[in-house]
Amino acid sequence: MGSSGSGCSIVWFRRDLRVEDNPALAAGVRSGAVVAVFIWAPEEEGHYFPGRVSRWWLKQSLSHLDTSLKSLGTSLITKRSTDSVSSLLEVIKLTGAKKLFFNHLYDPISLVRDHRTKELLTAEGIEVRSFNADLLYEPWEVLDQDGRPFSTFAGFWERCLTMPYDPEAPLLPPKRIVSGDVSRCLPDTLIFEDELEKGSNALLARAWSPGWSNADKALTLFVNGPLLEYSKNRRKADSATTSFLSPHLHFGEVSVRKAFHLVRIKQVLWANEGNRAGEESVNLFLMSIGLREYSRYICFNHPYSHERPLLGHLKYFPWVIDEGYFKAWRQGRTGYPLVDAGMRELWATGWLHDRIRVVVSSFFVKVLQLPWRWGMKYFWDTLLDADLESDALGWQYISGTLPDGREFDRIDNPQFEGYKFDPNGEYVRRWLPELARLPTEWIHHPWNAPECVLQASGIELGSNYPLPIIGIDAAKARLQEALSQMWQHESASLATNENGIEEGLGDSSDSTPIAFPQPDTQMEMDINEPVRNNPARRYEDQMVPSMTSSFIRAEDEETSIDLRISDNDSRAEVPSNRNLAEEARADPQQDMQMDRVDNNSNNHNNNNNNNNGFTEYGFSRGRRNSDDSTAESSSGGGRRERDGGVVPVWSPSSSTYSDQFASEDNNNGIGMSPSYLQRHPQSHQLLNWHRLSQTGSRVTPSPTRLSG
DNA sequence: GTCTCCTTGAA
DNA sequence: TCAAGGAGA
Repeated sequence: MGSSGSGCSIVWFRRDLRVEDNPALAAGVRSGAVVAVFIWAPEEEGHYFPGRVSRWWLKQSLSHLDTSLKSLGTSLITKRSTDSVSSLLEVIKLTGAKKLFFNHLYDPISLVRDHRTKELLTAEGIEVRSFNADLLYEPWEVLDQDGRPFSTFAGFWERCLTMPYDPEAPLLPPKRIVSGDVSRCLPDTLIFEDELEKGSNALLARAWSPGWSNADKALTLFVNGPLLEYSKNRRKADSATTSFLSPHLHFGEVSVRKAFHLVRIKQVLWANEGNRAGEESVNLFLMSIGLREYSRYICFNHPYSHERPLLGHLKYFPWVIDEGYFKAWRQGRTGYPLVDAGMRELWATGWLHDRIRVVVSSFFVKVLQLPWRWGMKYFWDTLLDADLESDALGWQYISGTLPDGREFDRIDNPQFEGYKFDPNGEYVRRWLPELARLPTEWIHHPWNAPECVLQASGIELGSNYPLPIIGIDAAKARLQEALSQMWQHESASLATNENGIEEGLGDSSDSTPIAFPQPDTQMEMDINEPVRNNPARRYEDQMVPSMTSSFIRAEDEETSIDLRISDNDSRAEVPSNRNLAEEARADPQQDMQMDRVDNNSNNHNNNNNNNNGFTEYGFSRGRRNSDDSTAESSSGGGRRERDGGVVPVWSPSSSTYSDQFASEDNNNGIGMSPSYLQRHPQSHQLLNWHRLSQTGSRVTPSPTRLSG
C-alpha cells in the first residue's frame, strides 16, 4: 500500500464495469495509488429501481470486476448507500484520497448527482475529473452546421460517421494497480436479490455470462461469426444471430469504442472483398450502436424524455387506462400469438429480440392504446438489458413522439408480422405450448381456424388460449375516434386559451403522469411457464410498478424525478470551453441559453407553471471547473479534450435555451418546427395548432388547409 | 409496356 | 411522408 494517505485516487465505478478501455481507471492508475469504489444506491433512481434480472446481472458483473481488480493489485470497495455523494466523502475521509475519477453517464438522475458530486467534492479540495467511456462521441460534440443538436436520428448518425476525427482508440487494461490504503474502509456486503429471486434467477446463468472479459469474448465471437449474416437474419424472431451485447453494454462491460473499431475493421475487409452482404450487415449493426448513442444524446438534450413525449402532438390523446388490458399484455394473453409469445419470452428470460420488442410495444400503444410509460416501465422491470435511455427512445419512437418516429395512426397487424418474423411458427410454438399443434397456416391467426382444426390441435379459444382481446379493425376505428377526440380537446383548449383563461392543466396534460397502476399482488399466471416452480410470490419483483423502495409517492412522480424544468431550461448548455463560436451567435434564444449560474436570475419566466423544488435547476453541462480544461488525453490522441474534461452537469443555472423545436411551452416536449412541417406535412393532422401559432411559423393553424 | 393504385417498410 | 414494388387496368 505504497502511498497510503498521500493522496491516492478514488475511481468510482458505475456503469463502466470493466478494466479495459476505462479512462477513469486509467487516469487513476496514472496518477498513483487507486481505491476502486462501487456504490449501490438504488433509491436514488426513484421509480427506476433496477428489476430483478438487471440486479442479478449487476451482482455477477461486480464480482467479476472485483476478481479482475484483485489480480491487478487492488479490490473493489462496495458501499450500500442512499446518497452516493456522502458515501464518496466517507470513503475519501477514510482513505485520504485527494482525487476522484469517474466516467460520464447521461441519464437525468446521474447528471444531477454527478454535478452535485463534483461541486461538493471540489469544495472539499478534492480534484474531480470525469471521462467519456460510454459513447463514441460526447453528445455536445455532435452538432449540425448551425451548432445545434440534431433532431433526427438520420442526421445525427450521418454526422457521427463523418466526424473529422475518429472515436478514441480503446485503452488497454492497466498492467498493475497500486492499491490505496483501504484498511480503514470496510466494504459493505451488497444484497441484490432475495431468496425468492435467487430461485427465479438460477437459470439465468445458463444463458448469460456477465462480466467484462465475458463481454469481450461475446464481442469477438459476434464480430467473427454472426455479424456477417446480421442483415439477413435480423428479421427472424427466433434467430440467435443478434449480438447479445446489450446487457454487457448497459453495464459498460464492453467498450462501445472497441466494438466500433472491431466492426469497422471487418467493414474495410469486406468492402475490399466486395462482400455486399457483409457491408450491409456492418452498417446495420453500427446503426444499432448508433441508436444507443442517440438515446444518450436525446436524454442529454432532453432530460425528461423518459417521462414525457418529445413531441407534444399527443398531448390530448385519450389513453386507455385499463389495467385488464395491461395485465393481459404482460401475461401474454392478448390472443395474438406473436405478441403473446414475445411477452412470455420476456417474462421467462428477460430477453426479447429487437423486432419483437417493436411488435409488442407497438401493439401496446396502438392496439391497446395504453400509455407508453406503463410499457416502458414494464420493460425496465423485466429486461435483462433494461436501459433507461434506450428504452425511452424506443417507446417514443413507437409512439410516434419523436420527430422521426413512426406514424401514430398506422397499426401494424400482428398476424401479418407473425408470418414475416416467424414464418414457420416455431417461435410461437416454443413460447405458447398450447398452440404447439396448430398448423402453420393458422398459427398466427387461430381465431380464423376451422373448428375441426382447433379441436384436433387441442385448442379451445377463450378457454386455453384467448380470443383476440380486440380486433384489429376495431382497434383502428377506436384509434381514429380517439384521434378526433384529441383534436376536439385541442381546439377546445385553444379556444379557452385564446379567451385568456388560464387552463389549469393545459401545460401538463400530456405529461400528466398517468400514474402507474397499483402493483398486483401476483401475476396469476395460468400459462405454461417454463422456468419456475414456486407459484405464489415469485413474480412480485417483476410487478409494475416495482417501486417498493421508491421514495417517491405516486402522485409526486412527475414532480419528483421528472426534473421538470421547462424544456427551455432543460436543454443543456454548451460546455464553456467548447464551441464558443456557436454559443456566441447572435440568436436571441441562444443568448438566453448563455445565461449562467452566476448571472441568471430570471429563468423561470417561461410559463413554468409546475414549479416545484426541482425547477430551479437548469440543465447545464457548461460550468466547469477550471481544472477541467486542463484536459489531458489518456489515450495519447490528444486531439480532443475528452478526458478529464467536460462534465455533463446540472447547475442552478436555468439556461433558457430553446432549440429549433420551438418550444416555449414547457410541457410540450420538442414542439413542432416549421422545418419539421415542411419535411413531414403528413403529420400535420397530429399537430398541436396552438403551439404552431406560437412558434412564429407561417403555417396557418388550419387543419383543413394543412390536411388538404 | 406503362400508368395508377395500393401496400409495406422505414429509426 | 416517401420510396419501392406488386397487381391490375
